[in-house]
Amino acid sequence: MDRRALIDEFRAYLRERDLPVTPQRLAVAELLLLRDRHFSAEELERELAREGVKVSTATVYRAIETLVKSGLVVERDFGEGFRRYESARDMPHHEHVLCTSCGKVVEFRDERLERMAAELAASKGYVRQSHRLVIYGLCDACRAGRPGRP
Amino acid sequence: MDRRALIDEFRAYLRERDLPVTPQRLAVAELLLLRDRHFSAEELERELAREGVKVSTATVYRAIETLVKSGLVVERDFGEGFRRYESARDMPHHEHVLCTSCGKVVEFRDERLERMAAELAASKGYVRQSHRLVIYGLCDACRAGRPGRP
DNA sequence: CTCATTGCAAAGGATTTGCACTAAT
DNA sequence: ATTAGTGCAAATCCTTTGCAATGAG
Repeated sequence: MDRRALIDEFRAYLRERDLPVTPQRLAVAELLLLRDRHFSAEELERELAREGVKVSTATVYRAIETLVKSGLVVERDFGEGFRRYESARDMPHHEHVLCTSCGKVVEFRDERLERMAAELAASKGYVRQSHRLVIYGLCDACRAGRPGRP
Repeated sequence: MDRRALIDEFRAYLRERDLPVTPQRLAVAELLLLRDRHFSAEELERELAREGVKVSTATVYRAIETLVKSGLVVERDFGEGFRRYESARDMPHHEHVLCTSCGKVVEFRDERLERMAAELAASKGYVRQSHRLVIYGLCDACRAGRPGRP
């Protein structure tokens, strides 16, 4: 699927409910939907500033909120003290591995885990709604002594 | 192992480094070490107030910090927007199931998961340092319509 | 006595909100 | 024109910190 189509989906989402398609919203959407990264609000703002797009902090947060409501972006909390956001794409549910040195994130899906989570919850008297696994470790690059940013 | 012994361990920890054994520290330690709960700082403060123990917010946080440093208490972040603390006890590493309605937490250990986490990390080029699985769901009580606090 | 702790209030970091102003439709 | 979005600053929430007063050893 062409990534660009995601931007169109977002435009469609906005039009459907008569919400203005503003350059700020599109700028945030492009970063989140076209790049394979897990951005924090602050990273988004910094990246936009670097690209010469002027967007206030409040607007970044509001754009994120709209994107999350549209279902095109999902929120993540890796316990870093702030949240990250990534494209929802087509991948159903997946887990994350986070480098504790450079913050690089990779994702993967594991069917066994899906089943185990539901079973484990049930065995404790809970009905599973969702789950989240984050594996913390050191990535290749950081172990080799040439850390990069995520 | 007698739970009370944990309090003595904490006293010993403090004495060893010539730190004052204050009633505030002991009060926080008793809640964290003698009860099977995952307290937030705010819950600790509220519970202490209810028991008539007067402890300021700052002191609660500082007592927690000391307990974590002693190794007797561990910090948890379930992505709720605040942290929780629980006794480190003897249980090695374990996972959590959190009720999204009442906040009740139950824990369990699963060997398969321990192995899987290391393998999964390795397959992505990471060396696992730790991991964390939180399963979100509804507990028995909440499903039955009689929610309780954790 | 001496030094670390305590309480209070101010400071911080991430995120949200109120409001006058600007822009999309 | 309308109505929602935007920027800015103030406000929140959780947690930390500065500092004078207090208490443990």
